[in-house]
Amino acid sequence: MIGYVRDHIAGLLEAVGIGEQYITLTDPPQKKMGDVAFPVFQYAKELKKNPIEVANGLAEKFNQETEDTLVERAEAFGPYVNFFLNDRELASVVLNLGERVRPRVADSQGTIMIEFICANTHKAFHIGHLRNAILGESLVRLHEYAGYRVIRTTYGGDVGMHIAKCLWGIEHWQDDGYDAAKKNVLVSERMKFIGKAYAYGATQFEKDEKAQEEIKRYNEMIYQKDPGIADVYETTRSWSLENLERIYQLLDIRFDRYYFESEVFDRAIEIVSEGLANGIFEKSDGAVIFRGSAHDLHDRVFLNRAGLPTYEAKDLALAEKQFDEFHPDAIYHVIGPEQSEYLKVLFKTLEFTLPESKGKEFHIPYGWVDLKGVKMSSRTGDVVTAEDLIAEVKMSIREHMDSSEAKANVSSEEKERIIENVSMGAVKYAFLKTGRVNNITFDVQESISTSGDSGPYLLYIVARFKSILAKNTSDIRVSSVTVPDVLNPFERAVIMKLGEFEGVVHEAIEAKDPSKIAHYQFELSQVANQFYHECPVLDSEEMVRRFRLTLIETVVRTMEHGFDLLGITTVENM
RNA sequence: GUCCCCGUAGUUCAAUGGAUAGAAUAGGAGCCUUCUAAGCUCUAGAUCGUGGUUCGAUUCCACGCGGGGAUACCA
Repeated sequence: MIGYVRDHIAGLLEAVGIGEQYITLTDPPQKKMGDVAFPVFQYAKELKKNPIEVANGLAEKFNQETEDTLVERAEAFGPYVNFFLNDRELASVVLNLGERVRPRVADSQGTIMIEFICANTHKAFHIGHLRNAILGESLVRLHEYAGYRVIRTTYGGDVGMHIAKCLWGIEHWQDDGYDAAKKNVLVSERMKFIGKAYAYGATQFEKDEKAQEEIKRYNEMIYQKDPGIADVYETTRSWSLENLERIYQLLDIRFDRYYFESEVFDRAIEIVSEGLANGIFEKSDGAVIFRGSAHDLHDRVFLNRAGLPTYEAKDLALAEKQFDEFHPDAIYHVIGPEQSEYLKVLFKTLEFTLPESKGKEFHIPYGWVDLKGVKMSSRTGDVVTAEDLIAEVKMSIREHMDSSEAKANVSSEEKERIIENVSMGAVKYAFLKTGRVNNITFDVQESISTSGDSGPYLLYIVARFKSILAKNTSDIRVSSVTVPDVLNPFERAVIMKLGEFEGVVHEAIEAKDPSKIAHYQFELSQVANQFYHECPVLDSEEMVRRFRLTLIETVVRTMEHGFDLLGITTVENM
């Protein structure tokens, strides 16, 4: 429902004597039952009267006492009082509102840090990471729109056991694998080798005690920056970073600050050692732990028996650095649900080691990404990488493009740009349309679908409207447009939907869930598409043409804005 | 065992405590001398179970059942 209209009607209801606390407004189930509904149950209960009688009386009273240009009349439907809006006023309000739909640049809400894609080096970037990346970017944009100053950060695990497993794997898996990878110019091929080597190391770690001992030794060497492995470590690390950077570019993601575990582990040891002296931590079984169980949580190890920091300890030092460098009012960690319990312990620990962090650290979990029919596991190297998926989607979009008729005036560079934008739109929409906390069972076939509830469908609707605007020669400045007294059902449906935009964005920010926007984009597309089929624009009589052009211009602008919040770019042709 | 998420049409997803629980997809039938057929129109099907709170529960609470995750020296 349109925010302005809701506030307006609430005001009118108060004017006829309804207490604010009884007013909640909803949408009627059918168009013919009005535009806004007021359920009177609460109010009737207070009066100790039958809700149906109350609704009847109230509707009558409202009509007698209220003079309003926007609300034409009220009518009782059972225990509801429904309001009918004047077409002309409604259209004026919404189209005017369309003018105001723009990213805000205000900087008044404070500073937040959004930390996402905490991808480890030496590991494949799979579709789970892809969801994180796309979600994180959208959350950044939503909060920027809401008026926050947003610091974009990522934290890479470039030291620790997973690297040790990989380096050990490189050494033992294939005699000439590493040399072959070095000779290969393709980063993606190099990363495939890294993935295989990691998988081998991880499997041997579990199967073979001797390998396990050696890998632990490798881990110590990494922390000690041992010259014996320095070269292979640095080389493979830079491959990983190069690969990540390529993916960020593909996704149109940037960061203000890249944090690495390697820059915090020294300080991590200090923090825990100091905390041990202060009684925050305690020794247990040779390790240094935080007694989470004393706070209804669970115990965690911060320094292992070898005196090396676990990721728990490193996170303490990271937080210290983040607050020190940016003084954020809040830090949102966009991390998978499996870390949810861990993060509770971490945040509790931070209250002791870094009191200023109290109440400012938040976990933004998101659902798991499973492959339909397949079990994904980076331990066995059995993953669908982001790159594989994007390549597959691109191929499918390209096929469509080649067989499409509407590419007459499109140059080959333009065509490549379209394929790029539509493909990324398809992938991003596929991940964002599901509610944030819900798991996604990902179907590659479905993700390359271009019909129905998909990115390409939405972009297609926009492209068709843009095409009309491009062909237009009429003057559609605000001063030249007249709103008709009566809207047809298709025009009306589009206008009602357009009016919901602001409220939806608000909900999305509140819930930190871009899927609300994605759903809205789809709904707006559907009603706009019906309008497209039923209402000729360019062939209409002058007044109607100008009005409808204004309407579709607002649709395009609103869609583009919604897409921008999702990190998706529209196209002119497809 | 304990703790945390999640259970809605065949499938993938919606639904600030409100009226007849919506879409998409899969199947069937139509629609291109008409602003792009990546489109449109018509056609069936669902709230895991049992209680509780409420005028009203998919939504909130309790207990089951089912799926996933976490639970000490990996991240």
